[in-house]
Amino acid sequence: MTEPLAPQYNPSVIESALYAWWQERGVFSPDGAAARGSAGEPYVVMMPPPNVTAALHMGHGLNNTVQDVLIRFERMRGRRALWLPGTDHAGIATQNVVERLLAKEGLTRFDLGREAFVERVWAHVHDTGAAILDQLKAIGCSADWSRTYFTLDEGLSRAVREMFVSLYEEGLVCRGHYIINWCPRCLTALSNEEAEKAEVDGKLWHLRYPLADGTGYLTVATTRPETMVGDSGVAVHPDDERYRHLIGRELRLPVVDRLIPIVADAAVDPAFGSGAVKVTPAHDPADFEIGRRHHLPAIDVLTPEARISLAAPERFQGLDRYEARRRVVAEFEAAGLLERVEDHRHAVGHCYRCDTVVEPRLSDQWFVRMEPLARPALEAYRNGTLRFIPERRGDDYVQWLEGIRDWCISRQLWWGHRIPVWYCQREGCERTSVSRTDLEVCPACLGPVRQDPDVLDTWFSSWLVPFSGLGWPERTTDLATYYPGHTLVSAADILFFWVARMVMSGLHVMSEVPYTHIYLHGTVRDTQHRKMSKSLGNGIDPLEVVERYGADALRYSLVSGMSVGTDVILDPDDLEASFAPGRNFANKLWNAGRFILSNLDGPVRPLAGSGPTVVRRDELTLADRWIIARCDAAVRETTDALERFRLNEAAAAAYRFLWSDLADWYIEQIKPRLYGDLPGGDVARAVATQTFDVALRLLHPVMPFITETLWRRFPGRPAEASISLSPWPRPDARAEDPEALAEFGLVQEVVGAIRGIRAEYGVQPGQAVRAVVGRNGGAAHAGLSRERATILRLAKVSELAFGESTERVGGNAVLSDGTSVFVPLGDAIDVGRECGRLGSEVERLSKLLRAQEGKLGNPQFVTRAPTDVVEKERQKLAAWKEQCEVLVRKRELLGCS
RNA sequence: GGGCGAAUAGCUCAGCUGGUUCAGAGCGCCUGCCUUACACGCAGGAUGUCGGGGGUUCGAAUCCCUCUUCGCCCACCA
Repeated sequence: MTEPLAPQYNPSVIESALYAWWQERGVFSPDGAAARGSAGEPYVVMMPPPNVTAALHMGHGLNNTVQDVLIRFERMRGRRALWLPGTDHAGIATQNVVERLLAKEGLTRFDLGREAFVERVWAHVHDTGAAILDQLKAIGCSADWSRTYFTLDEGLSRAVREMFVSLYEEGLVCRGHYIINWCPRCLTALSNEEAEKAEVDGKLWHLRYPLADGTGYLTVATTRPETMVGDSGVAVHPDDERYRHLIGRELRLPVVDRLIPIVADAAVDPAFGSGAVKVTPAHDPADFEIGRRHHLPAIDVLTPEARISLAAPERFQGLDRYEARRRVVAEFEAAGLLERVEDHRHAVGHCYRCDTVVEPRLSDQWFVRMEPLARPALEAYRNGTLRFIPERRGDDYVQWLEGIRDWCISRQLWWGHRIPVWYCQREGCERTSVSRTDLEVCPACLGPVRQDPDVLDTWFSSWLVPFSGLGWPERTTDLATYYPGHTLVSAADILFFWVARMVMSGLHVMSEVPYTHIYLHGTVRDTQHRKMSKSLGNGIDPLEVVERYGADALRYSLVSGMSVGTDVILDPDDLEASFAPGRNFANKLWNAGRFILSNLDGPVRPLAGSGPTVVRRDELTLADRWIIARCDAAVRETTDALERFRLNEAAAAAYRFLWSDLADWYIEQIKPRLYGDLPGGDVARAVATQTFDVALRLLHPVMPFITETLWRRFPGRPAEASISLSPWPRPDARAEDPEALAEFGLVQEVVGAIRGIRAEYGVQPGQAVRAVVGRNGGAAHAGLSRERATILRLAKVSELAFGESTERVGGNAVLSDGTSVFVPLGDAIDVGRECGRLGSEVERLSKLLRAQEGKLGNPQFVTRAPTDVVEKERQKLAAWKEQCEVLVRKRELLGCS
């Protein structure tokens, strides 16, 4: 712990060992906090459980960095912070992964059979070993890994079954025969949310259906001509004058040569297409409803793979849906029944896991009746219990809940929670039993039973995690302590899949919302604003960034580039551009710490408290008071920003304090004191050490590794002490010091002005200059003489005088409060150039003056604007006037023409 | 089709309740510096009709309207 620090921060040698140390120390566990006697209120964040087979991508990086910042912040504030991690069995996704592996061996899951396949998936999941959790550790996530759950483990499986059965008993889970979204590739039903609508360029075919009596035809318009082999009617609007006379008559369906009726239904929009709709009850939700109202048969003409079924004419059977589409159109055309074809852009559902176009399909599935669950969830938002950050996201939530439809939860997969329903096989009984325990026989007749072959939607297990992850349905201590939670951090893409549903289940089961704040962050995109994805190859591997720049640089870059609700843009082709700022900042922090540490020569005097060594207020220089006041401001700004979920502002406030205030000014200012050239070294060491300590703590949530490493190096730290458990800095009213801020601010301005003049006239860096500061300033002037040494040193000034300069030739500047600064340059200066410079400056000021005089000459402004604003503007005018006069005088002195 | 958001320096973005953080930061660019914490650094500098137009106001990057351009969410007009 005492070996010298390298001049460059090297994250790789520090991070993994430090992480292991945190874990050993149990700093991530809220139980540890309780054991240490920290009886703070719990603060709970539910981690969106990554898929077991997933690899970490930038989306995870962003999402988990945000959560870690919040949890570390609250942990330091003394809350019993629990970040509950887990993994999701991810039904379709994981099954797809293993099926692809099997395909490489030339096998399908059907070759293995259900039991062997499920074993194979378990083996795969075991092999991948939830590697993503280790990857989250690599970026510093401080989740309580001792509580990690898996949505398919025993406890959560019991929770899933309890939920299913009790909802069934309440009549909220039921089996139904409806049109659902079917993925012909995954061979399963999907929920509405899992069928992602995407606009596609399609066609609208206008097909003629001849009247049965041969007296003409009726034209229908369709985007899916192949489904016509399943038509069982044609519908028109009851008030449509064009077709009224046809209602009740029959059409001869071409291709299949079947008679179908023309019915009247108000659902038809007379303005669209031809105003007549072919009705295919088995393959369209609207048609299904129309068919039901008019008792039209539902003819299923598609197989699970979306090929034409045996219900269609033989020549179509077995054809792929798109091939069938071409053949149907061709037959209409050949028969002269194809009226026309229009281009038609419309929204089509796509499987969210494999992007295959989904097929609406009639089948028996299990559903959750959502409306009764949605009502309390809406109420929780409307009465302010549940809040969104950013606020406008609440609109999406409301819109979805208001239009909520029943949730299809059965999946024709093998990987997942088996549906706890058994069907009696005995003829005459055939009872359906929904049970918390596995059944061997029918409870009614003791006959043989068969369990429903389907599994549940993955989201049916993950919507329970705020309580199932804490032990529900058992009444555990964890459940009592950590439910309800507080903040849920998510990207918007799983708002409906997961976030909103957890609110519903939480209110229903636990009678309380699972969290009060929903923070929705943006998406990680590339410079063309495309979402980063494996298929586009525009992703950035967070682990590569960790390797090259360190976890802290990754985290800082993500957080600083992220404003509430907006996307984070990163350049996959130039990691340097995206992550170097974070790396540079870490290095700056490292070196500031290295500098302060290397200048400590013993115990550091305390700044507060009691005792003989406490630094007295009268020992503080202006610079000391200034950095203490700036430090206090940084505490306020950072804390306030974190409380408002403005992580980027928090990072910026701490960054500014560390780099612009502490490193650029304060550390530079105290060097002569530290080196013994000026007295007060012990005070400087005390102030530097203690303000730097605050900076470390303010930065710790964002940059945990480097701050911990440096923090532990400071003298007086017990071996087991961790910054993670040190208290979050508190604002201190005694540190506020507007006088010091103003006075040192003027010192900074003087230094800046002299440096500017030096640079402008090309004064050699090693060459000292003299400077004369006018006495025309205000109250802040007192600081200039008190920090004379600072000005001499930082502006490389050999002699600083106050008053009017008697010399003519040199560089001039005017400070914000009207103070003039003159740097005599003798022969070194080009008088003509200075004349020109002063001339253009006078011109600029004159323009400002004219505008300002106009403003103040406007009676409307003077009478209507608040008096303090008018007064400010008057002062501004006075200051500019004075500056202008100074410059004009200079011009005269120089003899400018 | 309905709803929402964004447009500010070459790039990525701050700018919150109209008025000294008001035109900013980081990166990039230019000039000069290996000043004993840091060249992943220091000092200085250039770059903007705050998307166009209109309005409200004493005063607009900020509020309103409108247009343009890009996003996002929702949607059973087949």
